[in-house]
Amino acid sequence: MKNRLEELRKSRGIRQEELAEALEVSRQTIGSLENGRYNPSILLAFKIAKYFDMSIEDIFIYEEEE
Amino acid sequence: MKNRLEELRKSRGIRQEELAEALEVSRQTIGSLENGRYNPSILLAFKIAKYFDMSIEDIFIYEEEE
DNA sequence: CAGAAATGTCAAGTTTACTTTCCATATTTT
DNA sequence: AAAATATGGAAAGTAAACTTGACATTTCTG
Repeated sequence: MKNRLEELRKSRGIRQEELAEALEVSRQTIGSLENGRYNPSILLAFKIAKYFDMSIEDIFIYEEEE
Repeated sequence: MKNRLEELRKSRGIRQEELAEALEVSRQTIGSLENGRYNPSILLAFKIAKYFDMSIEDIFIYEEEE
């Protein structure tokens, strides 16, 4: 699964740490998601979508065979 | 988080086991999701949405404070 | 009603998401 | 260039998602 987190975060001009605080997760979690080390839980995906006022599907790109 | 899995599955007239096979998870996983014992991973949520041809947001209902 | 099929649910084990801590590298600011 | 800020990423631990296996209960069917 790919995602547009880094792009969206930068377009808002905020740091990883600020986004982390807003979402109530650690800065490392944001970094790990941006760099594809793992996928978010569905709850975190919902929080992220809400934060950016977008749908989960618009932020996270599902790719078959995972 | 609530979900409409049981309702959607029954509307298609299929058993938990059949849905489990289609999604490549165990029958217990389907049962656990239907009965709210835990939430799906985001990958499973995407698979479920694709299976029912709906959006994740239409199947899983996010509720704050989780 | 009897047997079969479907579902509920627990226990124990594995995997993955996430945390905290720590340090290295890059980028910005003075 | 030096100091401060931002990001990358590893290691070790915890929590939650998922597995297999087993058995009990409910629902369907003959």
